[in-house]
Amino acid sequence: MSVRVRFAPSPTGFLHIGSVRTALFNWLYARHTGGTFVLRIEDTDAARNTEQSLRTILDGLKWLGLDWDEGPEKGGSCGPYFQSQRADLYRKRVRQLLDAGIAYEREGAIRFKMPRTPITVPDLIAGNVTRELADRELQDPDFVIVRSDGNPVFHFVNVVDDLEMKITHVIRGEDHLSNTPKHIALFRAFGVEPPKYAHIPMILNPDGTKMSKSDPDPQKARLASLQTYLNEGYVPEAVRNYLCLLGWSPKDNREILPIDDVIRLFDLPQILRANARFDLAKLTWINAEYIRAMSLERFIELARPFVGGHDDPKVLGLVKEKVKLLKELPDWTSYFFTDDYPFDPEAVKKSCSAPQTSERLTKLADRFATVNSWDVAGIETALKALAAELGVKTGELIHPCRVAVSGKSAGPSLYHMLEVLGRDRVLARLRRAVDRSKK
RNA sequence: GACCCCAUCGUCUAGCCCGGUCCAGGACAUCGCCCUUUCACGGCGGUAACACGGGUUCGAAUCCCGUUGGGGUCGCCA
Repeated sequence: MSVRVRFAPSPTGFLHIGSVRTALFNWLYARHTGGTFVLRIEDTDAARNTEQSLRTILDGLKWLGLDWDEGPEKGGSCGPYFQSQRADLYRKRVRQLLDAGIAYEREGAIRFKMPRTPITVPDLIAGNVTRELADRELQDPDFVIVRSDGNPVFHFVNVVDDLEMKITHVIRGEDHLSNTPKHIALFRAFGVEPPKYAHIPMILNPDGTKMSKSDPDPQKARLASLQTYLNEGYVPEAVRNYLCLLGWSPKDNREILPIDDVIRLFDLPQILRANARFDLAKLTWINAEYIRAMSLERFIELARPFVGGHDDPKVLGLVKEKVKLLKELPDWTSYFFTDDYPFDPEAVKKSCSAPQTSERLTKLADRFATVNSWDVAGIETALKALAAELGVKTGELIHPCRVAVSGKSAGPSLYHMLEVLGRDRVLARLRRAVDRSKK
């Protein structure tokens, strides 16, 4: 029988990074097995659902390349894929339990008669988990499936949908493990075998606390939302690669690997059972690796939203190897697009404090004016020749020159930078720097 | 409080199922050196872990029990 898995988010607020990882593992398993990845929107909480949030979910999944086979914008034979449109189905299933005497009404709500004997969850990751009842459940293990306002609750609709949508494997966060006996009992009450379960460990904050979008600490709240990574200039293939490594490993010491390799190697039983902490530093490293390795075309495409129209391929090509986050781009490139760039005081102090700086820069400008062809080789030859004539190390010219034309002490190779800047601007900037220093 | 899950360097992990090849391997971070026009990249090297206590065994990171610590669940939230 063909594998059918699903990702079932509720459209309330931002997309949680933990949810994204759950979606990713479902997607990986579907692609690994040649199965079907279903996207179902659990929008039963009308008060909290927003259209905006739905967009965020769909865009987030697309951004990461997690395409779904059935669901919103896709359709499929088990629709509708919004719970808000499946009320009739739920009503029918409630009726079924009521008629069978497995559910009953009390205080306006409909409750499910939970079996009194413990239920074992055969979990593909955690093993067999038998949960004894918590002391508060001891008096009354039954639970509400339809509220007094007539709306069915999560546990119920979740099971009904998984059943109707013929889901074969439920891959979800470990926070659902303790509730799974309820779900299994429901499946059995409907006379069907429950799907296979795989509860994946949680992703925690760097300090080991739970990741929450509503954490009072804004730093942690930001960490929990996928949007943050998009805004900061992480690239989707890096985020996806990093997420794969949280709770799963190719076991061959590779850290960076193509998604096709992950799909091929991925399987449920080898997922780790322990929670993992989110490590921004490692994500950032992976991000830089991906940026360096990607084509210039891809880089420009991803960089565009961050550079405000300044997407000159020559400029971006110069900094591609330097950038860790796309958000840094304006910082690396702004002096290519404006003459009004800031001077880093530290850089000025460090590189331009020699008394001969002005004289040297003037001579450098004069020399550059005579260069025949303004390219890397010509620039380098001219600069080195001047340094030799002056009897100074090339660095004595290079560093002040860099600061003069860019305002910074760090940047691309100087010769390449000057070439892209163009002779006119370089000369103007060198002379302007000299004037500046005289004031 | 009850119940469930988990426990290898600061972090992610390999090894654990099928005890010996592990005085525990890789990566990020960190420190030092090299390369170098800057910053990165790259290269080389260092610091750094089997939570603790009992067993079982000739032998335990690997199996068992307990303790501690972390996480989760016990809603007419999802």
